[in-house]
Amino acid sequence: MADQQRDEEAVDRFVERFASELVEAGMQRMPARVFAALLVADDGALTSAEVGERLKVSPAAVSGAVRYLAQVGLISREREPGSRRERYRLHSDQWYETFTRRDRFLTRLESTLASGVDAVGGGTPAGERIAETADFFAFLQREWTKTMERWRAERSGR
Amino acid sequence: MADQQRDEEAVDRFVERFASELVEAGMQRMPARVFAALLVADDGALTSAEVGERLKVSPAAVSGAVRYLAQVGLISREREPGSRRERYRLHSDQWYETFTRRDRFLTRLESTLASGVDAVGGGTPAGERIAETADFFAFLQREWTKTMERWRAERSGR
DNA sequence: CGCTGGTTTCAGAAAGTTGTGAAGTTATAG
DNA sequence: CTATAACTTCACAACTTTCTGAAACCAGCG
Repeated sequence: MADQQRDEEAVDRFVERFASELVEAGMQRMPARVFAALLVADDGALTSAEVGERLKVSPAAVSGAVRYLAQVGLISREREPGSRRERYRLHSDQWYETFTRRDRFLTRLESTLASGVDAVGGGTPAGERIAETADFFAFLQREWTKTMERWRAERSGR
Repeated sequence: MADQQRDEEAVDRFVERFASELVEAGMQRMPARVFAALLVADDGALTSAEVGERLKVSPAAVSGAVRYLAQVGLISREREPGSRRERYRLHSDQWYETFTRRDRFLTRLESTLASGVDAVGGGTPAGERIAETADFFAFLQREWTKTMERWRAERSGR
């Protein structure tokens, strides 16, 4: 546990590796990298210039990435008082709640699957296969709420 | 519930819409479309030519897609006896179990996060933030097993 | 054994994605 | 109000991904 001094090279490696995994999970590359950069900042916030410097990218790229991140609620943007500089901050330490939130996606999936059952016919083998899939994702959505409740309980009990 | 007759146009719409949602969830487009095509086939299986015709794509594209789908265990390939034609079949009606399986991914993520804690230092704010994230994903992995058990129980009890 | 229907491989064309530089906009300081 | 620091937008270039056609391969049949 080398916690006396940050090894910035190791931090960079972590940033890139973690970003790749977010990409694999569906995030675009630049937002993922910016997000990872904020995650390793000690107070969870950086200015645009600091992000650009750490990642070696242009202001334009930072601008696009933070717009996306703010939109999905992973960061918030603050104005530094007495300056026209902005800081981008992890929206909360429970960012993973946002990240793993799949409500809207699951809802849409269910409605698509319902239309699929209609299209192939409810009584057919294909219809039943699709209906079961819909049931599964509905179940998943219900379970997710409970899982998050359990997490909060476990977490506060430490 | 129009289940007297398949409306092939509506089926096609479903196939494309469902495939798009799989893409959004991280699957490549062509495998997603092929998979969706199998899902709406009454016996859950099609020949290469049938897939190509429904999706209007070349044999080469089908070949690449089924290779991928077989590799991740979503379909199996069968040889039609007395023919050199192959059929591709949904590996099981519980395909969603494979699809939602995230074990390997979560494990890798945890190890990345552990290296991140090391890089920034365990006692620092960033270190604690990253460690909490790692805890969360570890929790998620444990919960997932239980969720799937509950699903099987609920499902068999119908 | 060679012919043929079917699948696979591969190089390249087409499409899509991403990040940059440069111009444009906005807001604060003076 | 004007000057200017900082962010944003946009057209384009670089890169990546994806699909196709053509050729190669393979297995069963005659």
